[in-house]
Amino acid sequence: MIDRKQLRADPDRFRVGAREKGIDVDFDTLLALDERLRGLEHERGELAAEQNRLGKDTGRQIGQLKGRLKKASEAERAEIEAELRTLEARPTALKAAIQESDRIIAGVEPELRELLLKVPLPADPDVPKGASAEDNVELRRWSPAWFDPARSFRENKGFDPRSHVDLMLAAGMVDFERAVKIAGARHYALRGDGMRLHQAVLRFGLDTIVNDHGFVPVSVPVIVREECMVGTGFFPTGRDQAYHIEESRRGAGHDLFLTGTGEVGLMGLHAGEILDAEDLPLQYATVSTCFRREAGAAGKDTAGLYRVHQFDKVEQVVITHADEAESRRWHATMIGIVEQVMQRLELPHRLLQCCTGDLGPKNADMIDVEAWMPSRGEEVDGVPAGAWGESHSASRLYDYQCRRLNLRYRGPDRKPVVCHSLNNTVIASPRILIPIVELYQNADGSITVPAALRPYLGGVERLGG
RNA sequence: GGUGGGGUGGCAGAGCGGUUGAAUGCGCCGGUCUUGAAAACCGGUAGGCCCUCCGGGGUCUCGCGGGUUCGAAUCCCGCCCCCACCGCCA
Repeated sequence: MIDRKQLRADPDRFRVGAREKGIDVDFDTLLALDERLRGLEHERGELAAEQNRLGKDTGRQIGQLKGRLKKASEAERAEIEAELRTLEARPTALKAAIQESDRIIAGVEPELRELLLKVPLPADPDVPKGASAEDNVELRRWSPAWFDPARSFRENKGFDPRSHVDLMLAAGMVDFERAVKIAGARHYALRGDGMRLHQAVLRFGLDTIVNDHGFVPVSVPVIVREECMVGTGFFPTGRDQAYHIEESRRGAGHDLFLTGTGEVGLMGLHAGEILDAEDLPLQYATVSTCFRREAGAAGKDTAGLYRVHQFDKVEQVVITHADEAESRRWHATMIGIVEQVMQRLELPHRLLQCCTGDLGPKNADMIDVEAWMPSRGEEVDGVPAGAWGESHSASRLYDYQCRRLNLRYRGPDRKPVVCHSLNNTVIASPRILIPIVELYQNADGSITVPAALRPYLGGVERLGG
């Protein structure tokens, strides 16, 4: 959520920011509501101030008069009652006015809040302008000596590639049909070496982030309350991407949602807290199952393990002081960690600076990592040319997320300050199995295990074949 | 699923109709003492919003919502959440 004060001070910055992200927000209504609410709250404050004053002045008198009334004779009674009526007239009228004021405010407030939650964080000035992923800017690429994506697969390895679907089916590493029988399209069942490789990759990711980079491993709920989804910025915009468990229909107090990333749980951990400045930065990592409805992706990437409803991901988040330079340093650090992970797996990859149109509401800046996936891309003479496919995403959010989560720390003057947050994929599987299996495949259909993963597979060097 | 208990400031924990935004303790900040530190003592210390001549001022908040009352942390109603025990259970 953005800061209302900042919005008032410079509405154009937010108008432009939303436009550049391609997000439509009714700023005219929002600004009008903001002003209206401030006026209403001011009036309400004036009324309450008078009420409090009266409470101190005449309140005691009324109390005393009522005491006297009980013991009063008939003659005194009428006089006291008249006096009481006079004294009570103003407070009674005030109360009615305050109730009316509250009623109006109760109508305006949710309307304002709803609009405010939709305002995206403007992209940073150094983020390239653009409408979609097409306009993302490549920053750099890396590939191991044994595979150059600029050349064909055959030129690199001496034979044409098989897709991960072919290879893994042949090696008994995955079963799509039976998984679809159980759960429908976009589901899969990893088995045998497929499951072992999946677990190896996740453990490799978690160990790297925890052992090499000092992140604290945490397990978090993947089934959360709505406020957690709103707080982390996935709602309201991404509401249709989350699985919704309607427990309220069974008499429970609230519904639950399945999280699409461990970020939700990790960030939710400290919601509503005021942390000590010395405790920052908080560096957390989790491995969690992620659930995504993939609404609107009908027909896209239907085959294989690329786009599925359920997967596992090692995710890292950092919660820092409200300092742009510090945020940016952490962003660079996290990106470096991903590059290290990809290099240790020896997977060709490139870094993309996402443009404004590809950012999503909560990010000021986002770097995607794409891995080379031989089975993707156009076919040339019946052989896929290969293409880059997204494997990671590192986001910098300033205080957008923490403001929604009400996550703060005590600043130098002891006043609470909203924290900054960042998040990044360490590794997501089975998607990452696509480049691993396809790039490490051998002519006989076997798959060489990347050296970095061998310790996690009991030293085995080859799978399938 | 059943029964009982409870939600108060950073934490612990009083208050149960008026001057209590809230005792007390711990923690934290500042000061005195000390060569320094500790101890002791003194003072300060919630958050949001609005206004400000930047000294401060107003208001809201004791789980949430509604009610009673001139006045509610305190009484009433509804809701949410947490805890304990029993049952079931990976």
